[in-house]
Amino acid sequence: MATVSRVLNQKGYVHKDTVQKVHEAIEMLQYTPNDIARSLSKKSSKTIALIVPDITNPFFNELALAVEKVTQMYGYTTILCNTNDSPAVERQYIQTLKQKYIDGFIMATNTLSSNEIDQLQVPLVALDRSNFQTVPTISSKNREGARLAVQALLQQGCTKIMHIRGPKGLWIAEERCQGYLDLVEDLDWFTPKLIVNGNFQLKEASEAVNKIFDAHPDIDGIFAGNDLMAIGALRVMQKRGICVPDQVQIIGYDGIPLGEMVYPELSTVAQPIYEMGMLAARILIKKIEQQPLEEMNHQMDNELIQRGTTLHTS
Amino acid sequence: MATVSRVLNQKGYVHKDTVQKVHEAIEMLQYTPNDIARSLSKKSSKTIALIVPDITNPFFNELALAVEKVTQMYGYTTILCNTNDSPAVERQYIQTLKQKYIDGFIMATNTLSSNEIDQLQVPLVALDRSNFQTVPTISSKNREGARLAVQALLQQGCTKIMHIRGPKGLWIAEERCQGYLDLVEDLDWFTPKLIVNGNFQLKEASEAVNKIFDAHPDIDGIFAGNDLMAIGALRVMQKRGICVPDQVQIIGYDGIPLGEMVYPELSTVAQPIYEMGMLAARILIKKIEQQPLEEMNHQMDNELIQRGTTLHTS
DNA sequence: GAATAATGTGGAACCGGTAACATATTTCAT
DNA sequence: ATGAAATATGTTACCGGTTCCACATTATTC
Repeated sequence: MATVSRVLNQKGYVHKDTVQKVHEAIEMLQYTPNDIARSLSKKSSKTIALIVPDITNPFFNELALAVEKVTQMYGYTTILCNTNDSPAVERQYIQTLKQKYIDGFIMATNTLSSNEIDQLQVPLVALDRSNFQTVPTISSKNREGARLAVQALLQQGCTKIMHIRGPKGLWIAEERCQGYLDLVEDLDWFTPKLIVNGNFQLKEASEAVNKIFDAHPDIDGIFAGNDLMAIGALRVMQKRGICVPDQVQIIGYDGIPLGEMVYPELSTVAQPIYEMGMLAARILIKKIEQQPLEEMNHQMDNELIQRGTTLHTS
Repeated sequence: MATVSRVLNQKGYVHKDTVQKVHEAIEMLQYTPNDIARSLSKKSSKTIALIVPDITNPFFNELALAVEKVTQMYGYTTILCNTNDSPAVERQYIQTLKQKYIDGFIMATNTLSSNEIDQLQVPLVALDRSNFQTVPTISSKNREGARLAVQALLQQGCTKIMHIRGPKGLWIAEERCQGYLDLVEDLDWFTPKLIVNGNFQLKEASEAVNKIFDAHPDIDGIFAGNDLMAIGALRVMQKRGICVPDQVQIIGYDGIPLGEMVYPELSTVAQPIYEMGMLAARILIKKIEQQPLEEMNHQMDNELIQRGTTLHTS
């Protein structure tokens, strides 16, 4: 028994004839090790959890794909948990998973307080959190990315640009909004009324845009805090018979594949989603395996991709 | 120890003062039971797996949401596995999860042979499989659904309707194609060339549609085997400057939320995705808990939803 | 060639629960 | 009052691995 364990884990001294015999026996008996028993004695399940706020947002799909890929390579299983933006559900997941000896979490949500997260006592990586000293974080350069978008709109002739921002209190939403403000706050047409609230989902954004267009029909540029809301804005334009990009130019944020499925295709500030996911997974595994991290707060570069909602396509 | 177990599982005789004391102790010591140890001795993990071929397809997102909801209600955890249409990955998942005492599978994929599935020796429910005698299945009435779509196109004046079918060998793709054929095979404009192959994804469908439109520019109706491909077709029309629905009408199949995000909104044969997911989960749990099933092959009704790609909206 | 080190293998405790069994106490019918 | 049944609780084996320890065997050193 002990010898078999040694063979399977390639640990300790085993004679190579014995190794051979063990493998033959495994073959003969169709033996497969029992992961649960292993987890119990090792106090580790070789499993990590990716916690996302909204599984229907393609951003998190792509993230999941990337995380999955890396973890699988290192022999870990990933489990995907969807919280629907509910802190209660999130706590429930964490609780349940800790009872299953989960090895670590990647938190793509931003609902739990930093304090609460600090107290978890499990290896953890956070996405889109502002600088944490205790927990590794990954995000794109939100403020800079927002500036890229707004600058492009200005250069391409927009004279009144609105912003659909993400939820109040969410760090990335604040940052992107700040980036917008950096460039437009001092322009004479600017008024805080040009900033409307969204919840990163399509529907609410559409409603907000509809409302503001009644008051400001001369808006000719829209910068949305994410792609889903940008698509919501595009929909509103199309329903109103306003031509995009001739009368209004739109830029989103994220770079999800969905942006290429609408027509005209969505211009966007593309985050390196896949890389962010892979990086998160690698860092988490490093942390789990107690290797030193060289850096705590990773800031990724964005790329402005101009497509049909800002440029005329042939 | 045994008494604590009895209290927590509400099983066997325990004096109620003792129950009280145990609860107090649990509170005091912040005790949480260890699920891994429990799994080991019970040979069950209270976990089921949902296996999907493509996590980026919103159809499977919605399905996952539904499954998750039901399983959670019954005290099970769901883990979502994305196979990317690879049978090897699927086998790998099944193997790994069986080693973790997974209680059951919901297979929304259709890549493994019936034979292979029969031999799994784990409770299992299959989606979109044709009648299995040994395994409960759930699907919508694909052939009938396809007929709904094609009939609507005919009634609304289409005189040459193409079909973008799903992958060869996939049961649902065959059925939907048959439904199309049922109505058009005997019409004088029909030719098998009007059926093109797609893989249920947007890109390949776009290319196929582009090609066929060069040969048959007089097509005025498109029935796609799923919504993603229908959106691909819509994109092609828009790029070619063909007006939808004036010159070409399009109907998809699935009823994913994405259909309402494009403009014009996509007409579709809507499957009751959420209900299908809930049903699958309920049946699986019944099977796991060894309750009798009243029915093996569930056929759900579809609803034709006409939106902007077939109707003029105000 | 004896002392020492390196290699190889089996026994047994342990991970943290569950459940069968044994034992002790109470309840109740006769 | 007595025995059977019901209630209550502690003891112990077990789930299937990992790992420490003891012991045996072989290789190396002086």
